[in-house]
Amino acid sequence: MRLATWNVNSIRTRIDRVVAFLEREDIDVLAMQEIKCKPEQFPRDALEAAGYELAVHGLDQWNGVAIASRVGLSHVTTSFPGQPTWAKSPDATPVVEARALGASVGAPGQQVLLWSLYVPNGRELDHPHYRYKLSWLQALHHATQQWLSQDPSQALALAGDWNVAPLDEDVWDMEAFDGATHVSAPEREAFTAFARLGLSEVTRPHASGYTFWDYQKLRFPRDEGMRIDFVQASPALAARVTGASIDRFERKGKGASDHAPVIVTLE
DNA sequence: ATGGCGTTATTTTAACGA
Repeated sequence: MRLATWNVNSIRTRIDRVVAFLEREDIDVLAMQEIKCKPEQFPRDALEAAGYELAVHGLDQWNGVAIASRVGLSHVTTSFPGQPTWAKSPDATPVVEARALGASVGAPGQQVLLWSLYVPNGRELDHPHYRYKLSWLQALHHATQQWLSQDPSQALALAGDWNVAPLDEDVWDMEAFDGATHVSAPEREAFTAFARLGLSEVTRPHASGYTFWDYQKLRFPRDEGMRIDFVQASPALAARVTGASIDRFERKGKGASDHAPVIVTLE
């Protein structure tokens, strides 16, 4: 099974590139983030014509996550238990944003419980959004602990845009990130905490390089990027991983997302 | 020193992104 995760930065703008990517790379399951639309606005036809079933979760033009699968799609879950809320302003009603979508994918006997995750950005270290980001990761950690305690042998994948660069080598220049989000110790701790639940990040052993390059300042031509898109897998799933890659090609040319797809091959 | 790009919406500016 070939599984990928990709922050597409608007599915309506990116649909042609997404379909071409799925066919070119022979992808069975794709977890998407930042679809930036509601389910009724999602361009389903092109993906369904290519043979994929869809699960879509979007509330408005912000965030939004989806899963496309041509190897089965069931047990779709919107948001994880205990997922924190966010209020756009102090007097706004807090909402559970469209940042998490779970589903069971894969043929019977080799099913994977896949989560497509879009971790909050954090904005600035002293911004409420940063505290939201840390609570969000902590709540995901707690939910994961619960899932694994129910069935330690399950094949679980937490795939998506984690908005954390876990290692210094995951950004092009640590000095440029002095005092910035994505590299702070609490964020890195929140990311690595999943290892203590037995999960492992399954792309780094097979693939190197960045997964995001800002549109501005010639960041991509200069290869000044960040590695923030990851797949954390339970022991049962990690044991099935035979390879992984970052599709840097997909960041090239006109109409690219600012993120590249990350691909994992499973037995 | 600043902003530089791209996307969205009850668009003609603002919010968001990392």
